[in-house]
Amino acid sequence: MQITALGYALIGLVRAEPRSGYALRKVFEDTPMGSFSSSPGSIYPALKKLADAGMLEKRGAESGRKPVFHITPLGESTMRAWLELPVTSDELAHAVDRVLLRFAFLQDIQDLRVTRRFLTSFETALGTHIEGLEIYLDSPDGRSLSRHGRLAVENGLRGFRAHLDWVADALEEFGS
Amino acid sequence: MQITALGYALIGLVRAEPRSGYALRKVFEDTPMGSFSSSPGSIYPALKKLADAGMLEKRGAESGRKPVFHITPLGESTMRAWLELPVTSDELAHAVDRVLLRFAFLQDIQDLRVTRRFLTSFETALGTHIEGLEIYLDSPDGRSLSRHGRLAVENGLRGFRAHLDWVADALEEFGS
DNA sequence: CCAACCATGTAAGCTGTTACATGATTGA
DNA sequence: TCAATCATGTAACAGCTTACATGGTTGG
Repeated sequence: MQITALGYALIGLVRAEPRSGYALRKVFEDTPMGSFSSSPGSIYPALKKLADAGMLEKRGAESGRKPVFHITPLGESTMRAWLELPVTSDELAHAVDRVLLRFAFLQDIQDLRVTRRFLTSFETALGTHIEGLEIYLDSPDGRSLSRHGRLAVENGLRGFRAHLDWVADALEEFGS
Repeated sequence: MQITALGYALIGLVRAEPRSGYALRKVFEDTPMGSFSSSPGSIYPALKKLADAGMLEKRGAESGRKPVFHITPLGESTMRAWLELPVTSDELAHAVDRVLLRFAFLQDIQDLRVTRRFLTSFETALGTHIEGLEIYLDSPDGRSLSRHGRLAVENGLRGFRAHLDWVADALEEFGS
């Protein structure tokens, strides 16, 4: 089963604390995790799918109490496997927010070495990606860019360099 | 008709220079515009839709020559209207790449005042957005964040600050 | 009492992904 | 000649958006 970014966000939030569908929507509405839509049409079907796949379990529905989702052992191991994936430079180009989502959920893994490994792979991927952009800007294609085009690429470069600075600070904070 | 980011990318590229579907795919494959998929299953249907909507026109197919897409007057005015939209802070949270795409295509508008207006609205939106994140970090919710969570938000903040620095430099370059 | 919010869902429709299919041209 | 690349498409499917639908609770 292919899990989407939204799927991982839901599993991760439920893992940190069992929640109802509505509580999950509120998170996307009220916090900087708002890059995900909080619309019922996305959340409820996604939760149902995760429950059907055995990643989450809806508890409390029988006894009249308000039902909340809990994470299952399968959800736990799936999440863990995802969190341990190294950052690839491909991911940087297409889905940086997924990278940061993964980092945020690393909080639930006690072993700080996992966080350090993650940050190191992030650093490497950023280096590769930044170098690629610099090479492009220096290539015939890059040199023939219009002023706006070049500035747009440079904007991207600055963003990735900001990430790199952040990784350096984070690695320091996690003692590496 | 609702035009997607990919749609605007295609119109903008064809506007700068008439191209075949394959040539457009190559752009997404070989340049930093690669955040768009270059798969045939996305490009060709999108081109057909734009042609059906009267934004693009496929020329040269009859005479055995290799067919290329040209922009139509409707495509032109639609693009122009899109380029003149101010940047909103909502756009920053959900689709920064669209903002940069718009900036890149501003190259085709002679009037530099449009670019300056764009940059100014970008600056304002960034200020609002950054302030919102800072306020969040200082709120009870933000203060109760885990170390990873806070770092993830700070990473976002740094990215937006990098954008802000870039805007300042760009405004200087465009004499404002 | 009425507006706002809590709370959960479904249905239609659009985009994009992956995979398949086809055939021409070019360079080693 | 054979692999790579040019070149264009289609079909099945998954995911998300928008909009609709429903009903309970709470606070002013």
